[in-house]
Amino acid sequence: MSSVTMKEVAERAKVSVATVSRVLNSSDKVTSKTQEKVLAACKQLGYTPNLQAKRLKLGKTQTIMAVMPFLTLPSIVERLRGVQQALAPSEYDLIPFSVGSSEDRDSYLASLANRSRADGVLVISMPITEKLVQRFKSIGLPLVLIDSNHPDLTRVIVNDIAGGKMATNHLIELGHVRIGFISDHLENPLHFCSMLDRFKGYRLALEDKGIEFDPRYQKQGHHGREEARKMALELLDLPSPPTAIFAASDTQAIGVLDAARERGLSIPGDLSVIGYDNIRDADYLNLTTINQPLFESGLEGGQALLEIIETDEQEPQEKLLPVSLILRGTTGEPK
Amino acid sequence: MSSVTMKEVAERAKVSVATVSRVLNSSDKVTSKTQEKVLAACKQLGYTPNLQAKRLKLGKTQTIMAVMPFLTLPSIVERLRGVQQALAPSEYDLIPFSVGSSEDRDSYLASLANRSRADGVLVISMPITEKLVQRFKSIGLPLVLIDSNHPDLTRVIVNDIAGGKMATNHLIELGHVRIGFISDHLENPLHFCSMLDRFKGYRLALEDKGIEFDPRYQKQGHHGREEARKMALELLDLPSPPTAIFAASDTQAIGVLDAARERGLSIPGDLSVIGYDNIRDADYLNLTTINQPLFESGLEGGQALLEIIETDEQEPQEKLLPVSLILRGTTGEPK
DNA sequence: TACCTCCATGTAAACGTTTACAATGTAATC
DNA sequence: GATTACATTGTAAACGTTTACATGGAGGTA
Repeated sequence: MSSVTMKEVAERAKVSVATVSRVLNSSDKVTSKTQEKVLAACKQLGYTPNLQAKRLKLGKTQTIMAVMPFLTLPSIVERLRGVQQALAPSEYDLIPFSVGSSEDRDSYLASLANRSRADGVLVISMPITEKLVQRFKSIGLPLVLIDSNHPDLTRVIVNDIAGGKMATNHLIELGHVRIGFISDHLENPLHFCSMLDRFKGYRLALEDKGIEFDPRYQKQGHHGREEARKMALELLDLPSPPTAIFAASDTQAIGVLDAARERGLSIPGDLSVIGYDNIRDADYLNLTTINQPLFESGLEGGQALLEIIETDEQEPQEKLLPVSLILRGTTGEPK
Repeated sequence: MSSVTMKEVAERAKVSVATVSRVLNSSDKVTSKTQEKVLAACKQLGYTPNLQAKRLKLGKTQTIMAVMPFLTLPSIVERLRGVQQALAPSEYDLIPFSVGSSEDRDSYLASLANRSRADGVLVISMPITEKLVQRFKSIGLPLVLIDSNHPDLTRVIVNDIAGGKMATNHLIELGHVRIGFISDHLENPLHFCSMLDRFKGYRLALEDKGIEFDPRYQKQGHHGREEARKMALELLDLPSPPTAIFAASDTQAIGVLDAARERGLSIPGDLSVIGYDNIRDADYLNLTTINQPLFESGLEGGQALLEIIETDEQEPQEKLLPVSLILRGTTGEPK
């Protein structure tokens, strides 16, 4: 109930409110004697500054908004944790907002484009319309993308081409030549070009090793375990089926494993499978996969945003994070 | 950059700021003609009210803090989603804060016990010290617990006794008589009595069916898959081993499955296993388990908090959510 | 002692709202 | 047409800070 103000502290310490404010903001223009008095009074009264007043006066919200898809995906949660970590030492509050549809996203982002809501905005694993980018630019509200891409904005992304290449190279080095590729639709306006980049990496790796790309070995469809299972079955039922499959996401890799079980294939004896993302379940399933630095992406994105806010930096930066191969039990030499 | 204020809107609409404020807060004391003028001016100037000023004036933060353990646990994330859903239609911002240690928790909660940070606080799946409860009470800051218990606070909990009973009954109905029970230490000050309640439910179910409780069939130890595996081995190596094991958490149930595999037992032929929580992996592993309404717990907790804030309700309420049996493949009739 | 300098502190005006109260205008009653 | 009553609008004071500017006093120099 009790909300003790600066005025009361000032009275108690027999100084003016200005002095109290100066002490609390560690302005140096204050005697150590009065400083002590003030601090003592604060402690006695249990004073805590009113944030709303401070924010109003300073014209800052000390708040950062993070917009992301539903919190159901473990990868999103992990990135969010990184953001939290980045913001923890700062005085900024983090308000995450998960949107369901792209309309939600746009209307919410539009409502954010207003200086009194946030000092900066993070967009995680979501595309953003050109119109909104311009809107943010025009009001000068800092915007940083994590796992999303836009040339005019500071962004933290992963080198998916390198990742796709890494996965494919791993299979080639094991001795595979007939290597299948399964992914979402490559031209998905909602998920950028990460899938496409992984496919590019796959193509590049094949090319480097002089293996001709065979379009019959490539399948794309809706995201999901079940869809992936069907695509994998099509590949496995080819006259000359692949001996290894690179699934562009772990969820899809799990579908591939389902298909292999269905056809009675042993893993990795009859079929090698590699995924992408290193989700939680990949560990239980012993799935070889490509790891993205999820936590770090959040961390770097958060830090970048803080820096932009504090230094008024304008030049957009691209932070490219490395991927790594997580070697587990679903890949091996072909029979 | 441009931050248009009420004053500018007032000038544009040729009215006073008070009138603008009245229009925007849908106070009825205003002519429809002036209302139109004001709304037109707002639209033209792209006015959005300054939240900090509003909050300062109203003495409200329009913010709710949620304190929870690390966001690594999927169950916590799910509850958080429920909270978000509850708060979405309101004008309250949700700031989640995940704490690592119990010192973190206490110091953070203490820093929250200050009217200018939040209008209400949610504590999810964490114990809270008596001292802090009193602190919140004394400053009149609403506090609601989700998956935690305290007689003086409004709380959303699950009927773990019923859950334990349900799991045990399921096994009994299948024909099992020698039913093992594996759990964390039952007297854990960090996790309340949920484990203990599940045990109570187990005892009650046995009693109801006239089966004598055999203490040799009950094991408790540190939480974790590995620990559970060891406890299960001890049970399985008894002269007259149980034909079914109820593990008080899915993680522990997975350890039981490990032990069964190690002893070459078929599931559910030689051993039935039932878990608790219905974690994500339970689906993959085809584990029969008890489901907790995680999302709903967040939803109900959020709604309860909003109601307390808005109606100044003082009487603590206990909301007991039902559990349900998720029938999968690890339980069956004994041989 | 008189003067200047400099530093610590106090005074008061903002920040953008909301709202009690005052003032104005309009319609109704006599 | 004067008076009243009421509905609408305006005026101005808050809310709790920060900070530019004013003030005052101590110490140094001549």
